[in-house]
Amino acid sequence: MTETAVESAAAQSKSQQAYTAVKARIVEGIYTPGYRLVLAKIAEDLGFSVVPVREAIRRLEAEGLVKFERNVGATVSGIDPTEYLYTMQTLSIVEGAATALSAPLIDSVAIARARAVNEEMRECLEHFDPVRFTALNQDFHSVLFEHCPNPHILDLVHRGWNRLASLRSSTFRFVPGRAQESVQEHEALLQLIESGADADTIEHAARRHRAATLDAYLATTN
Amino acid sequence: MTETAVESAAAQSKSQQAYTAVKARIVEGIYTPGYRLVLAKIAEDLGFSVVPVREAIRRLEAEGLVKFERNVGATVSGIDPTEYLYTMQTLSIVEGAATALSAPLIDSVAIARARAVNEEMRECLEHFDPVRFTALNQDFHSVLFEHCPNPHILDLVHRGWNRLASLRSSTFRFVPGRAQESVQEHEALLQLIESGADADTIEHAARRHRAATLDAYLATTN
DNA sequence: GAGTACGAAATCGTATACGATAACTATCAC
DNA sequence: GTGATAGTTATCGTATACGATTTCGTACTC
Repeated sequence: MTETAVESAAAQSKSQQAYTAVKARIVEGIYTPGYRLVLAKIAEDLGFSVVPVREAIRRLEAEGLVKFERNVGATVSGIDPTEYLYTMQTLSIVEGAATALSAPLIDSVAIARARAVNEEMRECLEHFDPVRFTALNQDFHSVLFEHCPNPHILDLVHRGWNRLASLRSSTFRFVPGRAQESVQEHEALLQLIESGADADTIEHAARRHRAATLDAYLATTN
Repeated sequence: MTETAVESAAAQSKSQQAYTAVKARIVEGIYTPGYRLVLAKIAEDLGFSVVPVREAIRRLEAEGLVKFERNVGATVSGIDPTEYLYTMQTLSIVEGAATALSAPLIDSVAIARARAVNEEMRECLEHFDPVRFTALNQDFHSVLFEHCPNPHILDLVHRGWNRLASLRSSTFRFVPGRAQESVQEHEALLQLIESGADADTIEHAARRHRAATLDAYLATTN
């Protein structure tokens, strides 16, 4: 009653807390791909019992962040090139759609903010800061998607981002040449939106933007 | 040991069984939108305890089939026109992508099968059998998606279908005029695929096919 | 008569406990 | 020395139990 901080923490169920905690550890790379998630151990670490942890793990499984085998246990999803392709291809499609749907609702203030983020990204390239670059890249698109009229599609975008984060792909597959292009494509995309280009054009540009990164990856492996 | 039937049933975890059972009841319309899913009651019905049931419900929540409120409980997701719009719009996008990706891999045998299904759909129109029409409609697209090279996208399509099924929308919003068009669009789509049309053209057609149904619905409400 | 406050019932959330399954290890036979 | 097998350990899967929260009904007050 008196402790508001505790109150707000207690307002969340433990399964929710466990979900958030484990997800954060995966996305931040504390739990790396292949890491064995032992229910009892996580429960002990977090200070509560296995049931809520188990529930959290199943939710993460549904999002594709972990793999769960009956009577064996859960492991953080690994870097499977095929999975990477599937995820990037899907992201290309949903990001394209999200951008096209959002475009008419983006005002000049948002454009300016996005441009500022993109400028920061350019600076990251000079100082070679791939981690921050990746974070800013999400910020850039988040600004564009701020008023996305379809939350389902936005949710799919976020799921894709989480998967990529768990794959830890963006950082160590970071290709400076591609990053440079990416910044330029962002600016081109902003200009398309400003000029009030039609939905198809914007969708195609946004889609290509993601697909080009996939192509760059495929080029390095073949 | 001796009872293979029991054995195969036991091979599935109870949480999996609960998931399948409850999902089926929702999709089949036994549990209608707004239906209150009381954990203890479902557990008793199925003959096992609440923990696996709870897990199943959370999975269904992740798929959008049920709504789960802390300390209140779960209810089957209702027919919210806004949700319908979101789902149809998203389906339009992912079905479009799935069709375009699958098109190059569809052989003449599959085309013939799809055509046969479509012919059955036409017959359903004459006998006015909306339920079977809806089922066949899924069959038609399933044939096209049989060799879809991206399972993630296919999964999104199936999730959308499940949501629609739980919304029980397709049957009672069944508009004969639109259904007629739908059959024609199927044939047009098949011809596009046969002729080896480019991916963009096919994607656009498939997307419009779903979007037109949404438009027809919106027209009836405005 | 309407609104509020209190209490009881229903239901959820989580801990603990135990049985079931799979992985590992050590031993034995060849 | 290598392979198979039995026993042990670790971990999962689920049941049961109890505390926490919400909801509903009832009584009381204004």
